[in-house]
This record gives sequence, structure tokens and C-alpha cells, in this order.
Amino acid sequence: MAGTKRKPADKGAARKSLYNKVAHDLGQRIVRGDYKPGALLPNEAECGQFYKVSRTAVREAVKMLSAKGLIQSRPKIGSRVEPRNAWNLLDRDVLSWYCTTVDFQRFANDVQQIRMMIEPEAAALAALHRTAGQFVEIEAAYQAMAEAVGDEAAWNAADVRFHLAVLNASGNEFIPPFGRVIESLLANLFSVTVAHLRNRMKVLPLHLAILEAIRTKKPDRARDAVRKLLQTTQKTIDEGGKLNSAGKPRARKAGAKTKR
Amino acid sequence: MAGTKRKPADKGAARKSLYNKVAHDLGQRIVRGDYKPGALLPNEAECGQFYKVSRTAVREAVKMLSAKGLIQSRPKIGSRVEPRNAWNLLDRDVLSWYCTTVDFQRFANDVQQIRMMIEPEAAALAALHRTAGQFVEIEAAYQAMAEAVGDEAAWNAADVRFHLAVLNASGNEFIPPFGRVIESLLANLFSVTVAHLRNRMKVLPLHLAILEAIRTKKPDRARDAVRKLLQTTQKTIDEGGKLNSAGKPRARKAGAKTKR
DNA sequence: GAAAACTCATTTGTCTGATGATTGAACTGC
DNA sequence: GCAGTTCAATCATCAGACAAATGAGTTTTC
Repeated sequence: MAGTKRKPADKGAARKSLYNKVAHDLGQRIVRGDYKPGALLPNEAECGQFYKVSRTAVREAVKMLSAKGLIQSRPKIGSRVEPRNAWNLLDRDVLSWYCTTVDFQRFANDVQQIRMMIEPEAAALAALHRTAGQFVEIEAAYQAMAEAVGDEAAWNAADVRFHLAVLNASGNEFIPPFGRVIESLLANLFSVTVAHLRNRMKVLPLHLAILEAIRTKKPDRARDAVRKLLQTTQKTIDEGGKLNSAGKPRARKAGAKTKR
Repeated sequence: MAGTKRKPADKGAARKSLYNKVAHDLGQRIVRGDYKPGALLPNEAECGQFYKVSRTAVREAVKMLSAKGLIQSRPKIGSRVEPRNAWNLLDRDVLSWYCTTVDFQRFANDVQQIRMMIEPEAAALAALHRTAGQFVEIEAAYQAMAEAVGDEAAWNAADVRFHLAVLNASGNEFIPPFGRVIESLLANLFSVTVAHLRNRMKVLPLHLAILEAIRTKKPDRARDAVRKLLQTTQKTIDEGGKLNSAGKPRARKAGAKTKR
């Protein structure tokens, strides 16, 4: 382990607490592949020395990473990186680290595949089981989209809100966790494609169709409406891909929030 | 918060480290609803006093729970329980806590719904994209099932292994995380239904059909084969439900491993 | 010579006690 | 009545110590 030279990297950011910074940096290194599954992290004392923090802070970071399935610690052994399929890839943080390291086209394709599996059915379920309150939230999200057609950031937030609201209304608690993936995709789509006003005008009625199908409790119609919307999104991705395929590095920062 | 009387509960178990025990107990309480979303946990000092451990151990537990999305801690405020849709329900621990608190029929229905969305498509993708190594693992799992027809525990392990192998072979990294839900269902199904030998003889060829479809790279056939298998599983669940509907409490212990 | 028992060093696990940072709420002054 | 200030509660961080677990090397035993 003597030759393990790690550079400070971008561990700065606006992260508040030390253990958060350490967890973020270590997590990113792991997901990025600096430490591959099966490899050992430096021991807690070394890490503390490297990050210039106490062992306590390192330990809290390590505990967080182990809670996300990235590592496992044992006395005398150390912290070993877990195999990828043990990772909680749907965790907010892990996901954000993941999509800074993966080729955007691949990321977008995988996400779209899974959206195609889940979202149409989720909408159908929502049409069947939604409560009044859940529908109100969907409606409010749609309203927010309609009002934000001219404001890119606000529109995107409302878009995410809409999709999450539909997932929530499905009544199946295992569905909303997927929302984070959608959220992540849309956030990155935002920065990759030139989101035309024209495009927004085109997809708004598609969202309305979903809302209407859920309002009138027509599962089949809801399913179809979502499928149609997803096809449009796919086109947007493909165009963006073509635009960006001119040798640009496509890995995008994900958690870049400017507000707050 | 003065009236918050918490009893020691079953925090015992065979959990090794203190912070693990504390995390497990607190996590279970949160998921169970003892602390509802928006509520505050007792502060770290109080928790330490209650569990008879140092503040350090409590903090590490708290960090783990916050990494799983169950709580969020801030100075001067304390640790507040997050809304349910922030929870990493697909995390192994959270899932195990969840299914000890939820009605089994509802749990099984939700899981089957999501399996119906994902597994057929995952198998189809596996038929298209699986590598040789991934297929070998599927085959090995099938072999293990065939050899374990007489051994309930071994058969169940092999069954899970088979399904996970298929998900892995899909080539889409967002799919395997669902495996944990399947795993959890099958583990609980095991304890709820009387798993007949006859039943195992019936589903074994259904698994073979999936394997064959993936071997010969026929996505449509793979999809259909999985659908057929899932319908059979559904029947098993329904029968189990009928058996257990005679007023028995249906919440099952999940992590109840006797082996090891 | 091989297997079993023992020793040892390394790493995480746990505790104690103290100080810093953050922030909601109470208080004070105009 | 409002703005700014002070205060207190809680988490955040640190240092230093000792305990427990365990893989690897060493010795013992047959």
C-alpha cells in the first residue's frame, strides 16, 4: 500500500461537514474505479492524515459508504470495496458519483430502458389507484410546467416534479425510488442538450395527456401517453448525442446546484 | 418529546458491533413508524444513554441511517426523519426492516407488480447482450436448482441466484438493484407457503425455458418464459395468502437466518 | 513432515472528555 | 412593531487511549 499515491482531487465543493467531504471524495474515487471491487482502502489513520481530519471524521465517512453498500469494514482487514452489484446505485449520492464517471450516451440509454419498463406501468397504476391528493400534486406539477415554459430551470424542476408525482401515485412503494434515476437523467439532459422552447411546447401536451388519462382513470390511455412522451425524450437524447459526439468529454457534473 | 418512552425491544440479535445494533434498532423503529417522517429522534446523548453506548457509537449509527435516506441531522435541530420517498427502500437493511412491518399480501403484490415490469424485459435484454461469462453463471444457477430439488433451503438460494444472474446479464446497471427486492420476496415466500416438492418440479422447466431462450438469444421467447414463470409464482402467493388468511398475523420476520 | 496450537501485529471498534460551529428562539433596543 | 443581538441546544470535530477481532507467521506436537 506504500505506492498508493492519491491526489487531493476536487474534494472542495461547497460541502459543509468534514465527514461529508471525505465520504464524497472517497465515494467518488470508488465509483470512478480508483479503488476497484475487492481492493482495500487505506486504513483510517492514513485516510485521516491524507484528508487532514481526525479518525472520527474518517470513520463516519466510512460508515456512510458502507451503508450505501460501497464498502465493508472488518477489524484487522480494513475497508474492502464491495462488488458493484452490492452498490446502492439508486442512492442519490452514489447515482451522482456514477453519472460523472459514465459515458452520457450509455447512461441515458440505460435510464431510458428502465423508464420504458416502469413509467408506463406506473402511470397505469396511478390511473387506477391514485388518491385525490396524489392527483392534486400531479396537477400542480403540470401547472408549474405550463407556467415555466419560458424559464429553463423552473421548467426542468417542474418536469421532474411531474414524473415523481406520477410514480408516487402508483401506490407501489418500490416505484418511487426510481424517481431519483429519472431526476438524474433530466438534470444531465438539461446540461447536454440545448433545450429549445419549441421542444417544451411540444412535450407539454404530452404531459397533459398523461394527466388527463390519470384524471379520468384510464390505465391503458395513461400507459400509451407515457410511452409517447418517452419516445420524444429519446429523440431529444439522440439529437443531443449527435451534437456532442464531436469528441467532447461527455461526463457531466450532476449535483451542481447553484441555488440555496 | 418528554413522553417518548422507548422500550429496549429486540435490539439483541446476533449483530456484532454496537453501532450496528443501534443502527438496526433505530432503523427498525423509524420504518415501523415509531418515529414518523418529520419527527425528531432523541439527541445523541440521550440515545447513548438509552442504548448504554457512547455518543461515538450512536453517531456512527446515525450516519448510516442518514446515508440510507432515513434521517437528516443538523446542528441545533437534531435528527429528523425524512419523508418516505427519500428512503432507500431498495437498500438491503431498509428492505428487511420494511418487510417486517408490512402486510405480506401487500408486500408480495407490490413486488410481483414490479417484477412483472422488470424481469421480462431484463431477460429479453439478457438474451441480446449477455456475455459468455454471464450465461455461465445463469447456467450454474440452474444446475444448482436442479440438484437441490429435494433441499428446500438450497433450492431457494439457487432460485435467487438464478434470477439475480439474469438481471445481471441484462447489461443495464440499474436493473440488478431490484434483485434485492426479489431476494426478499422469495425469502419470505419460503416461510409463508408450504413449498411443495411438486411445485419445484413444476417451475424447474420454466426456468429452463428462460435459460434456453437466453442461450439461443431469443429475446421474445425469454420475455414470454419469464412471464409464464411469474404467473406461476403469483399463484403460489395467492394460495399461501388463502392459507394464511385465517386471522394469522402476517408480518414475517425477514432476516431470520438460522444457518451461519 | 504435516497438522494443530500458539503468539503477535495490524486494523477496526469503543470510550472519554473537551471544544468548535451552527442556528432557532428568546431577548433587547430603538 | 421590527431589527439586531444574545443565548442555549445540538451536532461536528478533535485527541488520545484501550479493547476486540483476526490473518499470518511461529512453535509445538504427533
